[in-house]
Amino acid sequence: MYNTKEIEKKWQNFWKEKKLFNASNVSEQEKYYILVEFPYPSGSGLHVGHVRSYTALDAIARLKRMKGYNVLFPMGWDAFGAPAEQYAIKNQIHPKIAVEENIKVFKGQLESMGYSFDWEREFSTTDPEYYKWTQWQFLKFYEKGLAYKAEKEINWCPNCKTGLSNEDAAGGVCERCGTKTEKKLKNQWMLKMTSYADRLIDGLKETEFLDKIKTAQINWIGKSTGASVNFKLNGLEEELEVYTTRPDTLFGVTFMVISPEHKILETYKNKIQNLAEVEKYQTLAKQKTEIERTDVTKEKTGVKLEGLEAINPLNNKQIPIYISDYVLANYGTGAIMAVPAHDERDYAFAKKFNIEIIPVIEEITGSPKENEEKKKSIVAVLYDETKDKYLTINWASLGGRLFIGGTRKENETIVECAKREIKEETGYTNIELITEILPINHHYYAYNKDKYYEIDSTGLLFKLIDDTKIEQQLEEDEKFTIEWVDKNTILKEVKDELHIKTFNNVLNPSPYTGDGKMINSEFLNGLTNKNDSINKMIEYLEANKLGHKTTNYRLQDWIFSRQRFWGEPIPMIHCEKCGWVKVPEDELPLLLPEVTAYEPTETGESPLASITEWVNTTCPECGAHATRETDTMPNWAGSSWYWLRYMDAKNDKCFADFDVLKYWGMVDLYNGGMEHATRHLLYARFWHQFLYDQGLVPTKEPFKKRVAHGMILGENNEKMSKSKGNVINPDDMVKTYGADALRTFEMFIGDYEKDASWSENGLKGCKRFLDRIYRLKDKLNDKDSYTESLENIINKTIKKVTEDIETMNFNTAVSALMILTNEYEKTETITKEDYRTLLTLLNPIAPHITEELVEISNLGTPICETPWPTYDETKMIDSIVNIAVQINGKLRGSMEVPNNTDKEELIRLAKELDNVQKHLLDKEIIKEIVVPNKIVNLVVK
RNA sequence: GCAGGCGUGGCGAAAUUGGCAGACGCACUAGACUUAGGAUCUAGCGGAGCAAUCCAUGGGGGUUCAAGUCCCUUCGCCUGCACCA
Repeated sequence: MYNTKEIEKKWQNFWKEKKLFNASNVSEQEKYYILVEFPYPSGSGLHVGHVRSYTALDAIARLKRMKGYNVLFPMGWDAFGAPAEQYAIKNQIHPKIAVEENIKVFKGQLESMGYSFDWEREFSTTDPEYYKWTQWQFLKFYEKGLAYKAEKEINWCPNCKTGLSNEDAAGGVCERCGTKTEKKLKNQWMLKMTSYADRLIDGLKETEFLDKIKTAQINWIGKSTGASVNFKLNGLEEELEVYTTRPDTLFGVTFMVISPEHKILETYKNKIQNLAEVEKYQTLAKQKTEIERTDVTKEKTGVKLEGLEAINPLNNKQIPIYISDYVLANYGTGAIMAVPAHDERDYAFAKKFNIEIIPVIEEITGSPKENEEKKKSIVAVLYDETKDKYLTINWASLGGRLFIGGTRKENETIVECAKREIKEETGYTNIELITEILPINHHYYAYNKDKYYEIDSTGLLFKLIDDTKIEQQLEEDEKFTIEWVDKNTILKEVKDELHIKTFNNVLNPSPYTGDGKMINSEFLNGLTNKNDSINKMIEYLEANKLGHKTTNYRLQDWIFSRQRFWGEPIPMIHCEKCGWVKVPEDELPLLLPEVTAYEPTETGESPLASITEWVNTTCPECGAHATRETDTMPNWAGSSWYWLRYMDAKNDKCFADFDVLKYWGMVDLYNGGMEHATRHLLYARFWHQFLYDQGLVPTKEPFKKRVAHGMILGENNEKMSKSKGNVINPDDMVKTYGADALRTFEMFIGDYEKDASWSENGLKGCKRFLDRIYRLKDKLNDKDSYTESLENIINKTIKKVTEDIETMNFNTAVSALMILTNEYEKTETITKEDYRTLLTLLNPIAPHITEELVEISNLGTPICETPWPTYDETKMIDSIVNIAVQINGKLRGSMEVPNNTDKEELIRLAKELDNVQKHLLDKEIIKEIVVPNKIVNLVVK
């Protein structure tokens, strides 16, 4: 019917020659900056996933241009990094050449899709003219003290033989090859990202990122507020500093835990009596991978330090210190105060090592009243293992089924009290204590005494050893029967809040981490609000110089060194005399040397280290012999400012002219994968905020709106991969069905943000749709304006498609165009204007075929040079509307009436319908509901 | 465990935000044109029923004249973070 290949080539050349998509840096028009993450030009070429996001943003770019915006929609290459280096090693060619080849292929594929990129601004991060400025910006970080060299335990990938940032080694696995990472002490360049932690959180307010992206960033930064508290070491000057978010529980501290790497272990080596055991544990901890160490499900391990003890600064009690790998060296101070009563991990550790548990917060049940009488009491659960039943006392109508309860007498311990109550009320004497759980603060009203009570109730679980029984000693008002029942009966019949809660707690003892009433805590006792308790404790700590309020972050500084060849050389020189010295700015770019071997070395040094003629240099300060830094920058460096370069890509005086940066401002719409939500997006924002602080860029935040596309899965619903053999090559699809069909299908495939499965039949369907549009040209008549009967739907479709593309609901935009096409097909003949509008609306999604049809049908100027159609609301009003008629909410009929028929008339007409009359027989209408132009609902009895 | 999201035909999905559930497309069925069909056109297509009608948006409950949409509860799936003190 028509040759897609020829048509596509023809129009791609047309756009190119006319330079239609080149943005201007000087314009009266309003600007709109659309950015899609630039690809890594890998050897395997374009993926159908790229097609989805590029087409989506291309559609928006084309629409915005037709709406009169000065649109910047650039494209470039993120080409430094390991894959190019691997490829170069394997094929023994320079990575630069491999990258050039790949870019050529990739660019050809993008051009074959007809994207409206501004190719005049194209660059690669590997171009010396580009990485000159990446290096220059690094020097700015260094000048401001935000780039520093530090000896640090880093994540080391033994397979890639390079260090990784925390972001690249999330979960203890190398992001690139999946190898478990190790810890390695290395001297690294670091960027002080932590000093921007708060700004990175606050700045999100100025953006319109998707909520899930904002949340992911906030989680990654992991800000928490709490207190730093100093614990004295018994008999020593030094204090052990801990970070806690729960200073309110300080009176409940019964031990401390430090990480196996903590420095006091080295400092007080000679004080530790069980050093051998401690060192053995340290070695074990080091050997574990990050994954093994942070496995939440594994049992707690640790060693008690003999010879070192800490002192709780609040009550001067001596408490033991343990080392355990559940305390991380790199968070907080690497040491914690442990409150087993109110922390899951400390609780598990205390249970395992049999450490005292002191409750300081009581859960509150019931509702507190004024003038309550206070009591201490117990609730005891007695379990008979042989019968698998629990002892209850049944008060029947006097209070239902309960466990044994009672009030504690003066000088009686909790356990004594419980045993006494069991004996008195039931007669059983041969019992054994299993568990005692944390107390509950319970409030209730006693009818028999007409009094409100506040009780501190401790729950206990006992096991029956044998049936030995003495006679019950009951008081006169104790009229109940004792009954052994199973668990289900209890869950069904025990209604009292305190008793059922106690039952659940004794069966499943756990720390209490919620809000409650403070106990055992001197000046905090009685407080019931967590924040009040925390604030009061911090006041106390600060007044007594025992600690202070502080903030902590999960985010750490950015490890910026990589031991690789294919990256930007870090422009620093080390001089024996002057220390670290910057490469002078006029010597930038500091080029990568020409070498023959790119393999990473076994020593953990970058391949650059072996190129002595490059490494050896003179100190720019004193002229003495000096050596260059041989590590290179991470892959993320080049992508941390590339959107700025697009604005002024050919500038050789600075990275971008300030006035140009001001004109383009923030990126209006930025699309990329969800996998970059916490890495690229955090690095880029940090970098940009730094440049803003230096007065180098005019906006606080780089990106206004960030959206993320869903993945295109294989036809079998699995992620496309070579090994699964479900990879779809876009080139093949373009060859068979044409670029327009592929573009249309990927827009129609489903919700843009959700994953979608590939379907070649679906693609065929879209090709059919385009063919049907093609055939419409044979229905053209010679009239100019819209066909009257189509005016309504045309205007509606213009509105729908415009809104849908702008809000990225591409699937419904395509669907609306299909509906319009169906209408055209049902109409005898269509006008040029009818046809032109349909083609224009489809043009952002299928640009080639629509332009071709405009030309061969003589519809006038090419679409890309004419404005976007507007709609007329008055033409969208339906003269006749369909009204649904319901009786009691069930559909019983429908009717066609003129628009805006009044309520009374609608009810009258509704009642005339045959089926309605049938349902009204012998019924009384009690209510008539009318929603004009929509529905009539008659409520009958 | 915490946070965010999702659950609608055989499949991908719509639903003007509380107003006729399943638009549009795929697959399928029947028919037409045809030497032929991976072309095109016509009709059908959630389930049950001859029908009137009834049942259906993961399950249960509620609010309402009216619920896919709002509230409570429960189950299942996906994503991110995860011994972060």
